Parts: sequence; C-alpha cells; structure tokens
Amino acid sequence: MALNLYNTLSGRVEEFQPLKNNEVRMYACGPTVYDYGHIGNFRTFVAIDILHRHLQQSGYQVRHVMNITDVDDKIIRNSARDGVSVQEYTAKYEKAFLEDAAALNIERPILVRATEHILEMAEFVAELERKGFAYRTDDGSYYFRIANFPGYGKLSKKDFAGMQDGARVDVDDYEKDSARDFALWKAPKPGEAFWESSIGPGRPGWHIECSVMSMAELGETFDLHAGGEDLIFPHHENEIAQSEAKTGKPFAHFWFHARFLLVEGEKMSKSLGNFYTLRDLVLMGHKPSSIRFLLAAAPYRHQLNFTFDGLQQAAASVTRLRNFRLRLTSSQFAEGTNPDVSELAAETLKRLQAGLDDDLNTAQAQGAIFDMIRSVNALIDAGQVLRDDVPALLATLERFDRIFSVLSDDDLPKMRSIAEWAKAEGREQEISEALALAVAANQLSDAEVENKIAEMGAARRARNFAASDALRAQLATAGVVIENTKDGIRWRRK
RNA sequence: GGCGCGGUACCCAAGUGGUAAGGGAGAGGUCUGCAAAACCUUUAUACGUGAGUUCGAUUCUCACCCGCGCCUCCA
Repeated sequence: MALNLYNTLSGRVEEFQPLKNNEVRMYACGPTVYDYGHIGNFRTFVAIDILHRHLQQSGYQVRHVMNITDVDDKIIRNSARDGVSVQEYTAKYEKAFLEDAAALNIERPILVRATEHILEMAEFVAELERKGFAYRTDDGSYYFRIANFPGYGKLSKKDFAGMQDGARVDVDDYEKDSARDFALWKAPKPGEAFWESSIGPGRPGWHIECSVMSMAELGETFDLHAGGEDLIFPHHENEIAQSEAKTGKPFAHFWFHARFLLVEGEKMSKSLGNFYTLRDLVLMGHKPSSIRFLLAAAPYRHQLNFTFDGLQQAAASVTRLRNFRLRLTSSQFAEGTNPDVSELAAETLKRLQAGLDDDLNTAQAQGAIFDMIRSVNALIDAGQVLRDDVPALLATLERFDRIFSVLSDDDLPKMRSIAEWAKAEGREQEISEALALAVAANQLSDAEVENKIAEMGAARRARNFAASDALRAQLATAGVVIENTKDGIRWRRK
C-alpha cells in the first residue's frame, strides 16, 4: 500500500508517487538562524522528519535537502546591533539548531546555506528579468511582477485576478509597481551588509534562496516541498512563481505543511509568556524524548495543543514503551514458539504501516503498538510467550521506533550538554532542580549501579530489608529505578 | 471580509452510516518482605448546538455557536 498524503497544492489527500521510480527528492524550508529554535519550529521539523523516515522505511531512496537561512533583515539588524559579522552571528544559532535537532533525533538532511549561493541567486534574478518577470527599481532592487505569472495564488488558493492595487503601498521602503510584487533582490541601505553580484550590490530576497537551492540540489522539478503552514503564503506561493516563471516547468509536485501548535491553548508568543525554546524545556527538566513523543504522536495536520500536562503524559508513554522492551530483553522465556504471538506481531506491523500510510497518522500507529504491548504483557504473564517469539516482537517495536525514535535511553547526555551550555552562557540559575537531579543521576556508572544492586541482592537474601531499602533509596536519588522480578533484579534510569 | 482547519470522556487523542482505538490520570484487585513494573476490572446512553437525509448518524447535508490559522518575510 502506498502513502496517501495531503497535498496543499491540490487540497486533497493523494497517493504519493515519486517522479523517478524509487527516488524521492524532497526539500524542506529550514530555520532562519537568528535565535534559538522554539517548540513550534520543532513541531514542524519533527513532522518533516517523520515524513522522511516513513518514506525511507517504505523503501524509497530519500534525498532530503534543507536550507539554513543565514541572511535576512533580522540577522543583518541583530548582527549590526551586536557588532559582529553576519557569519559570526549566524554560526552560533546554526550550531544550536543542529544540536537541538539532534537532541530530538531528527535525521540530518543535506544542508544548504543561503550565503553560499548568493551569486546563483543573482543569476536567477537576471534570468527572470530577461524573461520579463522581474524589474529593477531606481535604488537597484529587483521585484517579481506578479501580473505576468498567471498561476499566482494556486497554492494558497487566493484569487488575485480580480484584485486591484490601490494606491502604491510602500511596505518595505522600496518602490515597486504593485503592492503584491515581492522582492527578489534588495539593494543595500547605508551601513548594511551586502554582496557584490552580476546584478549589482545587495542581498537576496527571502524566497529566492529556496528556488535556487532546491533546483541546484534536486533539479527543476522534484517530488516534495515541506514547511510550516505559515509558509504557504507568501513564501511558497512566491517560490512557485519564481521557479515556474524561470523554467516553465512544474516546481514541486507535493506540498506538505505542518500545522502550527498552540501552547496552553493559545498561539505561542513572547508577549503571552508561553514561548518556549527546546532548551527552556530541557532546563526545566523535561527529556528530549518526551518532547519528541509529544510532538510526533499528534498527526501533523492536527493543531496540537502543547501543555506541560501533555508533556508529562508523553513521558509516561515513553516509559511504558521502554519498560516493555526491557521486559522482553531481560525476562526468561521458555523454549519454543507460539504462532499466536508471531501473528500478533505481523498484524501490528500491518497496522503501523497502514496508519502511517494514511497521511502519517501517527496516532494510529501509536494505538497499534500499545495494543500489542498490552496483549503481549498479558501473554507473558500467562507464560504464553516463548523464547523464539521475542525477536519478532522486538523487531516490531524497532520498526515503530524507526519512526518515533524514543526508545533509546540517551536523554541524559543530551540534558547534561544543555546544562553545560546554560552554565557557559551564564544562565546557570535557569537550571531547574529536576534537571540538576537528572544530570547528577548520570554520575553513577552502570558498573557502580550493578555493584550496588549486587549488594542489595545479598541484603535481600539475608532478609535484611532495611539495608536493601536503604540501597534502593540511594539508587533512587541517583535516578535509578529498581524492579524486583521473578527473573532477578532489573534496573533502569529514570 | 476572503480562504482554510477543528470542536470526541478529567487530560491528550484515533475512528466508523449500524451504536465509540490508544495513552495519561483516577478507583478497586492480583503479584511483591515493602515497593516498582506488569496484568485484570472500572471510568463517554454517546462524539459543540439545532434541524434535515436515512430503517439507523458521532460519521452525510444545512444552519448556528465556539476555538484556531493564513491573508507580505512568524515553523
């Protein structure tokens, strides 16, 4: 069964078919690196990551390109304010973004940077001018003439045909012929950073970078273009206009847009005080895996309401998944196989795939795996899961995790490195008690934990429960949870 | 105003023209030295409101109410 995916361009769910047999070429609009990434940004990037992973798991060769916007008005303004170069300014936030993305287990796409393609952008603009889609204004800026591109509005479903421009509107302090015309190239104002190019000094408009870099990496027509829903208009609409005006060919076939998230029921904004970067959340003591699960488990077209209660629930769900795997890998099973179990695993796999194929319905996929977990737990209790059944169950769990990526317990090193970053930035006072505790927990090595557990086992055999409980309490403060099972003592980090 | 999305239990969240997945939380129980984990039972006369189509609607249609997004550089 093939992937059915909502296409913003057609406004419908369509069967996804790559242009070139087994190869998927996709382009995602990445971050503008002028500040730390917030939880809303990462909702989008996690959604794109899930799309990427699902395509890979479905057998496609995925070429996934993402841009880093390292030049724009805000960057130029902020770097001037801080008295550093554009490069120096953006390098810091690009690094932070990549670290954050890695903390959320977002698979690294091929990265392209706007500043590395400036001359090609100028060439692109020149070509548009030759073809009559662009014009130069007196100050040396270039604009795209929307009136000459009949398809304008097809992505955002806006009808510009009947729209009359009123008086000339001068939004950007640049002159243009129509209020709707958008900047392709901006001439520098005094004191601003600029690049020399074949069309004169200046810097690229926002939209042009994506047209140039996507075509450079993926060709004039490619499969899929992704981003946050706010990019539908004007950004993606303008990309289509530029690109198709230049090539005369369709640009991207599928347009994928992730819905914005709400925070505590309201749009996230600094003024509402509900604005959180990923780092803010980790400083509060939340695990990257909880955050990823919360962001991943709600389907991408659903307006996810991000709450701290929800984050706690997500953490509990992840714990349940991890506990289940721990149970499979640490319990003793009798010899043999139970055909019912392999059938259950196969059925679950099918449901997983079907859910994801249905426009990336991650909630369905989640339901499938938890159904399996509950059934298998009951079967284990009844002694009906046998040794040779375990691999198929683990494989199913792994298959789920190749999309969700929350099973590996690698939260602590990530949290520790964010704690260290906070110290280096002089933000030590923002490290919550929860984070401090979690980071401290990592200070006991596995071997040390094992030693204490051995001591505990001895105490228990001697029925010295006071000593045993004391050890358990000691381990608990170090973030280690002890579970006594029929098959011996099992432990995990909290 | 234009375009679009959504309103499902305490919270999060699937889903179907024939009477509601899953997770969390709560309650009771089993197991355990005690815990933890796990399991079992339990928690929506009903899916925003009203009307229509239908043998039958939460699922289709219409209206209304509410929430949200985009409408020039915010993912």
